Amino acid sequence: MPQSRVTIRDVAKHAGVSHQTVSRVINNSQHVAPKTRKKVQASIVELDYRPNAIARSMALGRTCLLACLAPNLTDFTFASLVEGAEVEARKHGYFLISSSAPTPDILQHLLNELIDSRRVSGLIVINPYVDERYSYLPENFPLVFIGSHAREPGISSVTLDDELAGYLAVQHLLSLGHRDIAMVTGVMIEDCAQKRCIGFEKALKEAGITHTASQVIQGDWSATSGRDAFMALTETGKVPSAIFAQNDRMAIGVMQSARDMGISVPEQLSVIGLDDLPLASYFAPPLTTIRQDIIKIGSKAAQLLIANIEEPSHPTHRLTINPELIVRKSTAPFNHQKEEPIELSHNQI
Amino acid sequence: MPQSRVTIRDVAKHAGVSHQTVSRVINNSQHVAPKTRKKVQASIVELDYRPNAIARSMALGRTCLLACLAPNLTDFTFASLVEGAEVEARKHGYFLISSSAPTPDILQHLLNELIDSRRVSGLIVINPYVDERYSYLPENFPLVFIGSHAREPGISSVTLDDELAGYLAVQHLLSLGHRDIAMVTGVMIEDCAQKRCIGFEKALKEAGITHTASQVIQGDWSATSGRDAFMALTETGKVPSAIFAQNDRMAIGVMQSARDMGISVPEQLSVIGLDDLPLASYFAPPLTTIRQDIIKIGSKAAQLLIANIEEPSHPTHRLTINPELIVRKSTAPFNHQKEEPIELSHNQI
DNA sequence: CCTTTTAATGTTACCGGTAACAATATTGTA
DNA sequence: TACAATATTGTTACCGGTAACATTAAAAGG
Repeated sequence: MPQSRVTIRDVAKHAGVSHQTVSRVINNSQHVAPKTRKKVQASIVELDYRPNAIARSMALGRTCLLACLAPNLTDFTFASLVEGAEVEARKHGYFLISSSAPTPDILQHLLNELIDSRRVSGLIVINPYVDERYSYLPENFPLVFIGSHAREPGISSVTLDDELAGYLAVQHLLSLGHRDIAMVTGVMIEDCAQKRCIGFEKALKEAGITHTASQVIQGDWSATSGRDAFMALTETGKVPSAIFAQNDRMAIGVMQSARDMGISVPEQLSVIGLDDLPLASYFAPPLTTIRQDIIKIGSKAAQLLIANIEEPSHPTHRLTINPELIVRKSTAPFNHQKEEPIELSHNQI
Repeated sequence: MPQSRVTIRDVAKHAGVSHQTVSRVINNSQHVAPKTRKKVQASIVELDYRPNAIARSMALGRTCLLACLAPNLTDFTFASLVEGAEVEARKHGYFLISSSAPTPDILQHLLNELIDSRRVSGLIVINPYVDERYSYLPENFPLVFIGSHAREPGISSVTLDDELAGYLAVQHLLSLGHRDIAMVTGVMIEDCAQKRCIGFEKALKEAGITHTASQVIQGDWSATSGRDAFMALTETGKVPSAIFAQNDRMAIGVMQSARDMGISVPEQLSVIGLDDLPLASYFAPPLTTIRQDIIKIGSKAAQLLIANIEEPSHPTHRLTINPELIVRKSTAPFNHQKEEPIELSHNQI
């Protein structure tokens, strides 16, 4: 029944007014007599009229559509950013297209497609600089970055305070008496990985610890890379007493690898991650981690974007969201008696 | 620079042809002389012209936009469905709006908003019948369900073969010698939970086992509910030798709860889940589970939807995707002396 | 070589809204 | 009461494409 092909002119005819008057009623214009308004509203209800959003976009030149581009949509962090942005967008009457851009080519293509075709009126890009993801950035187009701050002027951005996050993680380990602390990093071309390293180093430096490069191993955010990193670490012969993994997935990989080698967490090895995945407390042992409020980051990004769309002179912002330490069971005070080298040659599982 | 406000008429003027000829070139119409085409294409490049998608939608009455409504966008299953649908959609030149509809009110509102405003030309609804989510369903509007088959005629749907999934899970436990098998269900108003129960019962029945109602405990898909379910089970005094949890999260909750009670998995208790979360192999022990190809489900849904949009007479389909057993370490042969951990005989591996 | 057919291009209207301005009705003031 | 000021409503054009039809140019046939 409501196969609503009713247009504004049908309503006008039905109410005995001009289509423009109907438009005024829809848009709550002041210049409509109360009597007329009632009449038109009655017709709208009777005919079950709904304004056509496309026609509206066309006339106004605004689409009330945003897009969010992420490397993928399934990683918990990306999915949460999208959800945060989506919920916020809807509060303001916008919808959100989400699109996965796993490669620079695809990202570039999507940027062109979405912007040049004027399909969306604003864009959120997650992890914008990975792989030099694009060569061409539109000018004067509302754009917000998540995950790293814009090098270009005029682009707002929202990130976790990654430096602080790294700092807090290491500080927690230091406070437990650990001195021999290793780190598994994310992909180092990403700003957030670099910032987390800076925080790591800053905390160690403040504690008067000079760490050697061998204690920093590069991962790729995956649990597998956490496993590999820990195995590489043990092959060097000197196993640290604590490890900061730059995300939870890698931390979990480290824990599994340690378990396989018969190294017990946290008695012999403290592990701290970053993210606070929903299941973080269900691993064995429950994972100590640095929590980031991902929903908030996505939501703030959408806010900034919409402000920029609706008021182009809106000043650009670079927000950082504060991390929070969540202590569970994968970290423990440094145990001096275990200072003897750990026997690794046999699988003790 | 490419602040592309160039229209089809600008290109026409520049090339010395009518705007309609430009339109023909854009749309690869046959009726354009090669010489003219070249000329127009040159103008398009020179002026950096890009067709306005909104105007196109307006003229054609098609938007090349789909929407996918899910209870949330962060759960791995939902996020993967969205990604599957999104990637498929883009292959066909469509974009995908994803929106979270946690409550029936919001879902109803979104349905109205998206459909009546003709913003999207098709809709995917995930878990459509939860909470009697809506009262009003549009007629003749391209719609595809994921998670349960449509009761209404003319609506295509894609689901996991949930009955088979439940059956396979139980069959695996039976094949290991377990006879005392409990189940933790999802939210029972959801079709998939009901179907999984049917598979569970069918497998038991075929094995000649009559299970008592106490062995089935209702959860809500969350890890916490898995914990609670297992504690409830132990309070009854008779702990089963194996548990089928209708999703991985609950299985993980069960495993943690068992560990807390000193019941070892899989020696004293076998646990099998369903989904195959990306981190399933990183729990302790790595989780045996029934895998569903979620990306494929999302992708198929988008395929069906687009087919239905582009050819309204397209027949409706009800696809079921096959589950797959993934054996890891959380299930083991039934051990008749529960006291001692099972000794893996060499000939068995 | 002229007519017929077909290919190529142009003209006009339309999709369903909104904006700008014009026209009319109402109110207030001299 | 007349006239200006203001409130209300209507008319027309426009956003940027596409569709249908008209027109013109080129190719084919007698």
